[in-house]
Amino acid sequence: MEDLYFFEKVYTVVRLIPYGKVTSYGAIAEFLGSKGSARMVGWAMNKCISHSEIIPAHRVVNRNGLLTGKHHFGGPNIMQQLLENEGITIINNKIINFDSHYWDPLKELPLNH
DNA sequence: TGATTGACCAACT
DNA sequence: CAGTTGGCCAATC
Repeated sequence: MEDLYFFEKVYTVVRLIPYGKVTSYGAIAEFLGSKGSARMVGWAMNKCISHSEIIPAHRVVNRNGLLTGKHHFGGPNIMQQLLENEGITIINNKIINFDSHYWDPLKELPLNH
């Protein structure tokens, strides 16, 4: 982990998000510690498109459960369709029952000293 | 080597 | 209640 670039760390966390779960940019930034802010996570997601690897970036939304980055998926509704495909209901670009689908890496991810 | 840029967040006006 | 501002900090220009 220490040898990875910041965005590679972000990718690692995003890949750990379970199917049908979502998290927020701020949560990932907080999980990575003082080395990252929420903006860095979003910026890393932007780079993940060019990263050639498959990153479930659609499972990362902002703090309000709003699909702010949906427009960067190559289409205005690609992100929403991906999330709905995982059983998540979205209305007006916002995740319904966001609290039920929320997955906090700080809570759910095992901390290995 | 500065200056700019963000798929954010919270506080402020 | 909508728009603005400051802070966050790594990568890019």
